[in-house]
Amino acid sequence: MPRRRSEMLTDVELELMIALWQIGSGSVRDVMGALSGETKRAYTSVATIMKILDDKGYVTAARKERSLIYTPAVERSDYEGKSLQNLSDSLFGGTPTALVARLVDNEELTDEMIQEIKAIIETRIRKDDG
Amino acid sequence: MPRRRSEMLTDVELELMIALWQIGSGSVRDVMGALSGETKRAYTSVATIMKILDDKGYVTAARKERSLIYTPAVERSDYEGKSLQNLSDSLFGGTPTALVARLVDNEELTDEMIQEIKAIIETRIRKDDG
DNA sequence: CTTCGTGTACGAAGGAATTAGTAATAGGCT
DNA sequence: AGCCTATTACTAATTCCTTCGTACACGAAG
Repeated sequence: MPRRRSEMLTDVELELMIALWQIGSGSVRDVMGALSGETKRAYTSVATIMKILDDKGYVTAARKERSLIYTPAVERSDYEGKSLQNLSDSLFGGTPTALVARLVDNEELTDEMIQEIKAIIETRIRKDDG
Repeated sequence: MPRRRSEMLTDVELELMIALWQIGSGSVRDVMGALSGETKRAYTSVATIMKILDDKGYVTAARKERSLIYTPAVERSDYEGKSLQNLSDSLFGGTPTALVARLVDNEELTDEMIQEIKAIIETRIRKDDG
């Protein structure tokens, strides 16, 4: 039996989407130029992935002169939320609290980070009240 | 050029690992029995994935009479942390605070959940002080 | 001892992922 | 017109993922 394409982005797809989100929109060459440092990929490799992203509905392509200009069809914040939802569902029983519990369980977190996280929560609570 | 196997679990692999973590350890048949409801998979499919999990180092196999008894070689909490790290690195610039910010930005979260999350943070802060 | 059941091992099938070369197309320049 | 360049489209190669069937081993039961 086959296997259907995941609605989530693969690692490479995500990398290109991040580059595209950063520049707003652009050609294959623009996206390639916006890739973060260490990654080396042939022009045609990037073009292939951009086409796949188009097929998956993550970007739209519009012709401008000779080139295709790609534009995100999904906002980064939406995808971030979707990723969290996905992780929460698959590994934390769908409860964000379990996810946060594991997150703050991490020994690597500094006191400042914890305080920052606390501040974020409190801001949200105040927003709800107001 | 090829593509190297990810150190993260695929969806199906994760599903079986969750079943195994739940029962502690068991045979292919035991794991298959511990799968959550709707998933139907042939015995040999489960056996194949268990073997892959063995290859990847996520489980160990010990022969008991005729069967192989699989036991997790990675604790669930460790994998949960690793998954969060992975998501944080790939999509949130490696900063857990950005991740939490997006999480609590979700409109679906109830007030109780937010309060619960706040309580988790505060418990962690008290633990640091003590 | 032959048959049956249970289990592992092997491998095939088919789509996805990743990489990248090559062909085709079209504009610009001389 | 003919050539250079840039870009997209197509295709190939390779590995992974997922599914599961078939072959083989071996103990138990008749």
